Amino acid sequence: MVAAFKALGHPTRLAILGWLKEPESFPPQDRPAAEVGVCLKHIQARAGVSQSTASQFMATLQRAGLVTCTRVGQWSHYRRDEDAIAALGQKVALNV
Amino acid sequence: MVAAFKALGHPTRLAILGWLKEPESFPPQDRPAAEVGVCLKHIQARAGVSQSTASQFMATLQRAGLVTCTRVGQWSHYRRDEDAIAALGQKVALNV
DNA sequence: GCACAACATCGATAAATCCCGATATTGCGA
DNA sequence: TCGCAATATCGGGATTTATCGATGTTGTGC
Repeated sequence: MVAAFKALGHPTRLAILGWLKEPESFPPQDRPAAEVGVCLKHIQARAGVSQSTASQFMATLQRAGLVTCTRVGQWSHYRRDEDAIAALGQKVALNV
Repeated sequence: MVAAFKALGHPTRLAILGWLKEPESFPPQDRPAAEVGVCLKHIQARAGVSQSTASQFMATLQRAGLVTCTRVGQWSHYRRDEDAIAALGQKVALNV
């Protein structure tokens, strides 16, 4: 739980999680984003950070359980874990 | 919002917020904790940190809007801001 | 006014985080 | 197999956070 809050306690990571609510707003890709998630390259481009930073941001969000990663060929696609996010919201409202 | 997550992204601060759900579980004080909040000294004692660290923890939680402070005489009492916490939970579940 | 108690703030050091470029890894196509 | 493209990981310098003791501030009681 602390890990999730740490992950959200960064403006860019918080923004990324918000962007992922509209996967279609990213440029098109081989496999549709609504299906497998958004390709790291597109996230990196929108965030305006280096490739390694983008990769680490997503790894942090993933370790926090807020996103999942689907690897297709050479692409890593990231998607919100809506269940985990909703559960976290519940915890904040009820158990924190 | 980022500030709130940063504040929660620390195990001790997160624990304190949880403790404040049961103000009665703290030692008795002049003014009842259920009314004005828990005295800083009691929070400090339970957290096992120095006085200055406890003070800064509560200041961080206060700046994040998660607790309110009621000063009575020489005592600072801290209380959860239930509305703000519930609103944050809503945001996590819906808007993040 | 004085001494003391509770709390806030300051100053400093140790630890963690941020963010990058460089390098390693893996998959794809020629 | 070779080279390239996408991603992950490594190593490090800059910045931020954590935490303390020391000091400042304010209220209380004598």
